Amino acid sequence: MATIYDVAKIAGVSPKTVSRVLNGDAPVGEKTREAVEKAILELGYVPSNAARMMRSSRSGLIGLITGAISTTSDGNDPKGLPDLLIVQGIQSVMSATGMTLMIADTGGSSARVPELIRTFVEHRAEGIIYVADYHQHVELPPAPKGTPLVLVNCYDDRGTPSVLPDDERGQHDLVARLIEAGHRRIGYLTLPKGMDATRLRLEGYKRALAEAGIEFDPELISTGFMHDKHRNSAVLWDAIDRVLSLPNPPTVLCCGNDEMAMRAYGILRTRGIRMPEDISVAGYDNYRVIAETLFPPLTTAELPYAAMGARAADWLLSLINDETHQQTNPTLVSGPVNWRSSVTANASADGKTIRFPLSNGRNPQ
Amino acid sequence: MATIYDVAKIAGVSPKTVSRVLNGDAPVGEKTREAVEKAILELGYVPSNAARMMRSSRSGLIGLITGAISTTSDGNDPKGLPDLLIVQGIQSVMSATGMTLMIADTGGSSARVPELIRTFVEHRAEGIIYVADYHQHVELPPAPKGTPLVLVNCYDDRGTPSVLPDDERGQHDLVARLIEAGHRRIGYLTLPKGMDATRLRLEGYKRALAEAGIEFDPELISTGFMHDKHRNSAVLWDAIDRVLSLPNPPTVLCCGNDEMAMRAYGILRTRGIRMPEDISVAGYDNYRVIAETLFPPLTTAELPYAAMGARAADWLLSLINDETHQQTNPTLVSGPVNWRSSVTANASADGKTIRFPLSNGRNPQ
DNA sequence: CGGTGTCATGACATCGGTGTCACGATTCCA
DNA sequence: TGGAATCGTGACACCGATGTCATGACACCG
Repeated sequence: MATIYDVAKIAGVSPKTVSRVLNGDAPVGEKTREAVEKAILELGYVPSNAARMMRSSRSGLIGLITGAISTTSDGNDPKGLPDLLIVQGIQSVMSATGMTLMIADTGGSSARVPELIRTFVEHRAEGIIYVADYHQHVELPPAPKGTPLVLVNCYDDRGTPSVLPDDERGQHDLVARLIEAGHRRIGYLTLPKGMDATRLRLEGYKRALAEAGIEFDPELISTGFMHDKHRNSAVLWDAIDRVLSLPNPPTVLCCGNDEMAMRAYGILRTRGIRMPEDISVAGYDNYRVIAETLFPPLTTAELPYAAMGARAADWLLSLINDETHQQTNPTLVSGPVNWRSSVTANASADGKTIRFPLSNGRNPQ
Repeated sequence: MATIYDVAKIAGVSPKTVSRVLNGDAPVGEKTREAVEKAILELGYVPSNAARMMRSSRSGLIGLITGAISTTSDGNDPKGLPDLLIVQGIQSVMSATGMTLMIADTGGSSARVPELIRTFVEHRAEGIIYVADYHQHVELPPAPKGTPLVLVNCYDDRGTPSVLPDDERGQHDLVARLIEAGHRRIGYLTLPKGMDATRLRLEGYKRALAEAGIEFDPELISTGFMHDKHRNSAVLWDAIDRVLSLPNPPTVLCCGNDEMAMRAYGILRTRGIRMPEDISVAGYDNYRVIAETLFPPLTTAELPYAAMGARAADWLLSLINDETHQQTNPTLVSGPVNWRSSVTANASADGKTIRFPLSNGRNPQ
């Protein structure tokens, strides 16, 4: 591969002058510049980043660690693919600043993280971003001092900069919209207990009720999702059965995520219940392949993954450039409610109670 | 950041000896080794890849160009996220060989590709992989000579190494299984005309029929997908309506992909048609979030994305190491049929024709 | 006991750029 | 018109590793 010396020789100038043409850091004569540019084209010369980096000690690299790519393979993960939107958000900010993103995947095992961090440090990455596949607490190996680190979709106990979705507000806003649309009895099929998202969203749900002066009824809450994939179907069936059997059943079912809402569609339909005429359904995530493709399209709170990624990237860049860009930690990012036709615009405003036909078979499969 | 000289000074040896400890390329005395290792730990020394690379001219980097991450944002893409499984397949092979993957995203515009290739060349990537978001023809800028290139999910006219899904065989195998299960009238709602996948799969469909001695009936074929997202719903509704209105309607509907199948579920249900009792449905892709979550779970041909990625990575590595690893070009990768309960195991073996109840409203929304 | 080979180690050059400094040639302004 | 500032350029050292070669200390063999 051609070097700057080859170019210099052909153009009849010194290597340093070629460097100046490349970087424009000092004036160069018109004719000299042309000769150099011609030589560069002729040789197909591309400067070596490694050599440049040694001298200037700026690598232009950002390391990104994620399990997002690989966690999809065995599907034991409650969210699945959409967290890749975080990567997209990061990417768009980074490429605008000319930084290059090195993406490393944990392959599903967090044990590989130290090794990946080491690789990044070997490449002298100027900053590292760690993306978790769902909102959670993490404990990363001691930060490589000197290299700023930002966590996305997760947080630790050391006060590492962290960007999180505002689950409380997201659920609150969604429920508030449902109340606005006339719903008073709002069923909530939650994600597994113990997840941060579950707790926060339930708080948001309660706050929205409280603000509207509606009393919280624990009967309307049920866990609709298990980590054990194969039991999900039965768990959700049972959860739906329970809330619909209430003497005063809900007029809308909030599901913990869009995937669960998709399952709920199937279950409700096999029971002959129409949406949204008999009951409204709402999701969470705005997982577009699902939310927009389901019939009827799904009303859902958006998990602002792309925005979270962009925020994290901005934050990291300001840390690298040592700007005292004040950020609260963690930084909460909220998203809009996407209103679609799975929720009636004006539900049982008259307060009449709908009785659901219940089928006999417990498990439709 | 500490250098090899700092380590050498502390350990009381020459830098070269430290290098030997790091690389184990020459014998080092026991006590010397210990002293060096202690110094390395003490300083938290990590060797600089850039410096190492300059001497050895082996970067250990592989460049990966994809639109997979960003094309999801505006959703104008027929496949969506699953092509990320290709990245996962590549990743798993690469990390096993100690290569580091640099992933760059086109941000949806192929105009950025030359720029990204340049970045990889600057980093002296030892090979480049280009991943397309769906099976298609591409025309990349002239290959950076000296750097091997492998295309995945796409091909060009220059005979660049290319790994493609075997769409013909996938659809053939699926249809053959349907025939085996007793189906004779097989409706096929295709992806948009003009796509390679559409043409190849139709060939596979015909071949399976021919092998079973079933006559091809063009009435059973209809385009069910538009690139224009907002018209998809109507197009599919109409396509389904057409085939179901045939005097001798199909007993199973093959959909061009799983997303279309998901739409079909909604449409069929609003018309009061049960699956799989009244009609069976099959998809393509094995997009697991959809195929496994739908009720009933969807029978679908697998698009072997992860395997394609792995094959491409293997091929690239053999090109880099200059092995004369003979490969046919393009390399076709096929995947299994995933049999789930959306298809009846033994359909209308008696040959009786089912009449479908047709609703009046054209568009359910 | 001298010659040869192996072991353990260091001195030094080198990879391909860029930072620093120096220097001649212009241009500018008092 | 002379001194200062600016322009255009090159010589040289340096970034942090590793390849090459040299060297001294032993061990081994005939």
